[in-house]
Amino acid sequence: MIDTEESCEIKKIERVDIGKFDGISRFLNLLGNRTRIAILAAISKYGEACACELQPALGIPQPTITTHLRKMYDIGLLKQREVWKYSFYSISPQYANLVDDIMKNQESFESRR
Amino acid sequence: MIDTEESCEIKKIERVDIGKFDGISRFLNLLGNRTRIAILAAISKYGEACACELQPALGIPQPTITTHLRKMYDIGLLKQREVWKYSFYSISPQYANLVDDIMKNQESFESRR
DNA sequence: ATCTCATATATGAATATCATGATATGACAA
DNA sequence: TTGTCATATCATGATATTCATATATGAGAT
Repeated sequence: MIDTEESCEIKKIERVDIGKFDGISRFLNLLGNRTRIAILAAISKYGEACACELQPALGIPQPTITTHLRKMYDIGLLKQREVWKYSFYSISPQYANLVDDIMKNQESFESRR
Repeated sequence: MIDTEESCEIKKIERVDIGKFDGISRFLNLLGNRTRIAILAAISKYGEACACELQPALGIPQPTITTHLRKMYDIGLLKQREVWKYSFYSISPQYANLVDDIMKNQESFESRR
């Protein structure tokens, strides 16, 4: 018997195209990293932040922070504003509510550490 | 010079404990998988679903589906209801709104395929 | 031109995740 | 007890991700 053969006859769930969830899952996957969430928390709290101030706050190397910022920028989650030698990142308006909600609910997940 | 030395003096972002974002990021990370989002989409649409009906709908092997269901159940995202030889999974009430929002916004991400 | 400083990129090792075939479990029917 | 069927777990190879070190870029000051 081959995979495609249907088994139970409970209910007919119509064909689902997994591929169409590629975009949103890549976006959500980006949010599923504690370092990136921590960066987002700081940016959310202060409105914007540059890598050089995130570096001592998070206690991780600058390239690590820059790489995470870049990924979030690439997918449209962050905006970038360059001033003098600094590059400030802020949350894109379209995702501000989402990030707010996440930060609000963050504490309810702390017990799972 | 050591990593811990502070560099720029733009603004003092207070120390961030990355570890406290462990729980929420693991939760979001679970959502960041296209197969799991597809499963959630089907469950969300039909209210509940068992593995044997998801299998032909998604066109992937049963162990793959069961494994994803189990992960989402383990973290509390899904509820389980066993009837006869079937095991029906549904979205936990506390996350129903979140999943709804994701499904509503799903199409805006389709272009990123 | 050289130094400084913030940022960005390259590379790679360790780790995590994914999907699958094989196998196990467990309830029920014959 | 044997067969069936839905579900669950295991083992594994392939792939992806993470984070660090080393290095590069580029603007501004000296």
